[in-house]
Amino acid sequence: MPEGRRGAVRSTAAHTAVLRAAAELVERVGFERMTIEGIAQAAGVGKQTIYRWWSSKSAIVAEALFEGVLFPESFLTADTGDIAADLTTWLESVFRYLRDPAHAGLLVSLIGGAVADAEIGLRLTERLGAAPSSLLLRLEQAAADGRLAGDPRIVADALIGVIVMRILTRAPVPDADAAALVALVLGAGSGRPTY
Amino acid sequence: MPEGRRGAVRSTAAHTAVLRAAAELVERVGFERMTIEGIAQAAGVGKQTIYRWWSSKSAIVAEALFEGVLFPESFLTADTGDIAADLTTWLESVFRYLRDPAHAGLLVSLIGGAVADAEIGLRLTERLGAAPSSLLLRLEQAAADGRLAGDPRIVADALIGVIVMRILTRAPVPDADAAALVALVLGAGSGRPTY
Amino acid sequence: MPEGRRGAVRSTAAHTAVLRAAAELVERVGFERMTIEGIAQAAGVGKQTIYRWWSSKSAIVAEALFEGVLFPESFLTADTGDIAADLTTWLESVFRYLRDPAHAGLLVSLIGGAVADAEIGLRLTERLGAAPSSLLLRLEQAAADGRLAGDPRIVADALIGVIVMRILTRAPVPDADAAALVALVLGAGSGRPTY
Amino acid sequence: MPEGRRGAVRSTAAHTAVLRAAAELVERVGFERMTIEGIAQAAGVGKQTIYRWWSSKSAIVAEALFEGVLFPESFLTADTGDIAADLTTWLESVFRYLRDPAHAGLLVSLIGGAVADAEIGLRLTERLGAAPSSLLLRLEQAAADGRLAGDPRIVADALIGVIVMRILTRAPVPDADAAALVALVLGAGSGRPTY
DNA sequence: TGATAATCGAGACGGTACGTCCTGTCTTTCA
DNA sequence: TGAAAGACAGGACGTACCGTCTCGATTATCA
Repeated sequence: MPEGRRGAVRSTAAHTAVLRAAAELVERVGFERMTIEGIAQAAGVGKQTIYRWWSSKSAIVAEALFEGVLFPESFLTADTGDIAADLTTWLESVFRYLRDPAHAGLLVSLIGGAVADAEIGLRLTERLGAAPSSLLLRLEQAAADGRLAGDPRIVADALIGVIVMRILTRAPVPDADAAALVALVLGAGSGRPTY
Repeated sequence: MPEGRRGAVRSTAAHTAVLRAAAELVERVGFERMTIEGIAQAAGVGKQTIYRWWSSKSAIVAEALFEGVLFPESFLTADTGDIAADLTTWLESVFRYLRDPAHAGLLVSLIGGAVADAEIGLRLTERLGAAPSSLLLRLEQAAADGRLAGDPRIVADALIGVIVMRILTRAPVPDADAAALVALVLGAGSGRPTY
Repeated sequence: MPEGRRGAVRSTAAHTAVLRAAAELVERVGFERMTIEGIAQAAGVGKQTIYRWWSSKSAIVAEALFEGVLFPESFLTADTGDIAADLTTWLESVFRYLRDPAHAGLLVSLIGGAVADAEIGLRLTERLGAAPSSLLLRLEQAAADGRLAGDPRIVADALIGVIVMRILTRAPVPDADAAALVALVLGAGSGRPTY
Repeated sequence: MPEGRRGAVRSTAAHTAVLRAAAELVERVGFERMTIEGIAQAAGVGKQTIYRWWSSKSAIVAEALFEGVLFPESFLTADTGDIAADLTTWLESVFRYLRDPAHAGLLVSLIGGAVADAEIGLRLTERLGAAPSSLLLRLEQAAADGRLAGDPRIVADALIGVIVMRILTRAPVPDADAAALVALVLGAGSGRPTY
């Protein structure tokens, strides 16, 4: 028998309604313009119910990200054995996604969330590199196999970092940059053209 | 005689007082917690004076960054001819700066500003890569000389991107990562061991 | 030249709109159910404008009473020289007013206001005894002329006190009680039969 | 053992705990600042238990008054046969009680309760005139004996009314006013000085 | 040299959202 | 199975800022 707790239990309906409403609002109006009051109203929930379970709107967004309610895209591709090809395919699909201004706006917004709450940054990184951290896992596997010259963690930061920089500065993300970036971080040994 | 303009002229005292107060407040309370009203009060200036000359608090911060009133650090090092050594020295000094939690907090805050206003992102990038865009210039010079295998713009994004990722996720910035990152983006062709 | 004051001046439009809205709301929903937010909305005014000038909703009601915006009835009658007759006429008109349940409700409500703020009690007493305290003045005049046996202040309290008791206990106020009460407080010496 | 009933039985302990907690809270924070939640917590009782038995906080206070849990003072004096002396003694003891600001505050608060619920007014009147309505009984007895010139109900209202007025307006209650008021309402026939 | 026009500090204005508190109802667990 | 504990939707509280506006005073130009 678990801990002797009395009283009503957390309402899952309210819980998911809040996450869903938050996700919908981040996409529609952005992280900074979204309000707790707006979430409560959209979710049909009392404000106190939100404050009871989350400490801030960033905490809600972090959980929505983690639960895949918000930003449920998966950019991960199959493992073909060719790490360079796989990373390029992945980057290209991320770039393609970002070319939609609405998507770019959502990600700018989520970086704003990451400023307020580091966990949002982690969750966002996971989402970009595909859920549970597979980008890093694949890179570590490649490093273990000798197919990767650099530290997997730094390579991952460089890849995601370029994406984030392009998001933050609203810079274009041409497909050509995907292959070029992969070539850069995989090093000459991986057979990249010098172009 | 040009445009016939009558009346009092813009007060430079008020102008610089606002920039100074904004800089002080970003450092003390952070971008998001800083308010226009707070800036006005700290600067001893009417709110209307601020709204007359700036459109938002991000515009004030962008100008403060541009004018060097806020975040006046310079990380640029002399050009020794060894691009790898120079980049490593630069990265190490940025990393050293970030190890102070107050500095890291300031930069997190400024990324928050970049979310609100892309220009803050540009100004911040310039500050990190040293004023007027010298990081990019140096990389372009190196590319022109054949000392750089990748696209200078992508290399710059990767370098700054890693810094931004570490700031956003509040991850540690060990000195060793500086050399490793430089080796990564310069590639084996630059004559550095990949450690 | 008066005190050197800078900045915009208090808006009389907002001021009177608040008093009017408060008066309307006390009558419609009662003192306790009336909210500051409701007043602000009905007056088309920001909440802060209310809090800037009044410390509580009772302060607003007290001022509305004082200014005659709320409860502007005047029960005072002409001075015929016959204090007993005048007081009886006055009491009868107050009783007649109270027989309307809406009026009785308003007065119960205002007594609730008096509980929160003694000034409301004073203003209310003035209103009941007719503006500027004429009940007391008439009684003092009568006492000076030897037409009143008791302390005018106590006589006034007894008269108003009976009214307040009937309001508080929602007891009926038959016209006959008016003459009886006047006879009681004026005493046999005033030439009226004690019925 | 009576009827074979299982489970917990209606708790009288909870009942009295609620009344006691309510009494304690009215005295400590006042009627309007006291909350149902606060009573429940102070009584160690669930909120639902309160709502099951009482319809509002005024109902609780009314019952606490009726049961003598709250405001258990007794101002009644012995019947010496001299109605004027007895009433004066009684009024003086009420006035003495009111001179303690804490007591005056409690009574202001209870008048606030009477505004919310007329029954509180009745119970309060009874308490002031001593438990079960003895003030009125004594006056009726005096009237029957020809010792009272006025309608006993009006006399009672005038006596209590003056007390209530002094409470509501926070006016002083000098001992001298006791005799004067009694003289006023008993009329010249009772041998009062004309002063 | 006065009228005109723009600036300045100050601060009131209508609003929106904050985070807290309480209401009255409903739900779960314990004794 | 009654009562505690406590979650729920709702709504008002008093505060903090927003961006606009108005005020009286202070410059600067133009006629």
